[in-house]
Amino acid sequence: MPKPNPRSRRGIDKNAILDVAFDMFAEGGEASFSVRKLGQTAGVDPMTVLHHFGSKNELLRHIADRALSAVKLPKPSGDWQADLRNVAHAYRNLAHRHPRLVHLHFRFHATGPADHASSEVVYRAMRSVGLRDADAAGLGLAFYAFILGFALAEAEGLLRPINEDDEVELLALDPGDCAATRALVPAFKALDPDAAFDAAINAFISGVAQQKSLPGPVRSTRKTAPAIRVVGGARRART
Amino acid sequence: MPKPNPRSRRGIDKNAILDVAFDMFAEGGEASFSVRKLGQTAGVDPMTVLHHFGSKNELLRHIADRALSAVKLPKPSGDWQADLRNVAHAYRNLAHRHPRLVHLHFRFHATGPADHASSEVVYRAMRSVGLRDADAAGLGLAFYAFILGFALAEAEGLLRPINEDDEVELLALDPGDCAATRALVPAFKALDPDAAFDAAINAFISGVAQQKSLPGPVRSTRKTAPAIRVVGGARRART
DNA sequence: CTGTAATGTCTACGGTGTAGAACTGTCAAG
DNA sequence: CTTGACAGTTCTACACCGTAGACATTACAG
Repeated sequence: MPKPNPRSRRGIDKNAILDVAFDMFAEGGEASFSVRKLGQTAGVDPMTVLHHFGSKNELLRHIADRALSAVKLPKPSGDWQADLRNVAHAYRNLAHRHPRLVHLHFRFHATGPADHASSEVVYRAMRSVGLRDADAAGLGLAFYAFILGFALAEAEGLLRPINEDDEVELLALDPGDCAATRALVPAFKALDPDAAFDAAINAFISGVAQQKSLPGPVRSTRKTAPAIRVVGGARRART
Repeated sequence: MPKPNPRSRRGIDKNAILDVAFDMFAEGGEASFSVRKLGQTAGVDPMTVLHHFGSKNELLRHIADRALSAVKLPKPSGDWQADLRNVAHAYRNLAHRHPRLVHLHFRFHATGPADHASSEVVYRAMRSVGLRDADAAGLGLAFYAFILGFALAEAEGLLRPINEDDEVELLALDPGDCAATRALVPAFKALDPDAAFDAAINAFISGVAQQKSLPGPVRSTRKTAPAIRVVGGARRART
């Protein structure tokens, strides 16, 4: 084995640095994270950090990996709907434990299906519904996008119950144009994110269950927008 | 009216600066965006930019606002499912036009329902299904979270068809443990993001349609994680 | 002991956001 | 016209950032 002892020749432990980095990022988020501060609180020269991790970006990738490796995806059971629910809750619990890391998961674990080899459960679930392969793949990936999106929106505050100020702002809307919005104000005040998540996941899953009964490819007729292409980005360095 | 002419005393147009800023951000993304570069290409001192917009963060908010104001949400029709689909496509088209802005939408337009006063259509749709108000509010917000999540994941590359390298990587997985993943490799190669989006939105919507038939509050029995609380963040400065 | 390669440190460079002082032009009041 | 007052604009400076490149130190193979 190449690395029996993580502690290196000169006594500096790469894992210890990563620990500190993880805590620092989880605590203060990306804004207050810097290689220099990390070096300071870890008692290490900033350049030592970069020597071990290559670049700040790669360090962030390691942080995201560490968080992600903590989520234990369930083994496929007989009940594909329960499987999907478990996966969803596993990721959302991760986001709840470390809200500031959700951005990183989007950045580093959305680079392609190769990173989702761990999501066999999801794909197996989709296939067991009886979908055509194209739909199974698309819905499986969309499932991940939805979960991550919910988690990120939640971390950004979208599902926080509104406060007094928001309430008066909403109630000041035109009763004619915004009747539904105004009617939901009490619901917004008492919003339960857990219930919203459960309801949304349930809706998606039961919608998928219905999907199988659709006979052919049900493509919408709208003109499709050009595929998103972003060249640069912070993709994972492949090997 | 306080601002008949946007051009200021000394001939510098705030809107013109915002135009350049928007283009610069839409082109190069957050990484290559800086107040100094903006000043340079706009022919203006960087501090002038900050004088007009207060801070870089507020400038970014204006950029996001400009993009968002370009999406025309449809008026409520009789068909709530079509309404939801139209909203979804409106936002995704926006994301396709300006992929690098999706991050900003998450940051600045997920601060609370007050920013979603424009989403009367969605709330009206949810209520017309016959859901209880709590579910209508939660599912409405979740709908937005899902759309944004899909758009962001798409912008980050999650729905890009896999290439040769990814293919061999996936096919190298254990056929026993990852049968479904391997079976879907051809589907991943030919992935159609438009179809995936349509299928996912359709699933969600038809799931919502089914939700009304559920009698009582269907809460899962899992222990609920503590609510996400992130203190700092880049929320919108409330007046 | 003598390379040699890995590990850690130092310095320096070009970049960032923005606070605070200084300058400049415009307009209303005297 | 003169004189403030003041908003708009610019300059300077500060503290911070990521990291390239040279250097110092160490551990081990030969």
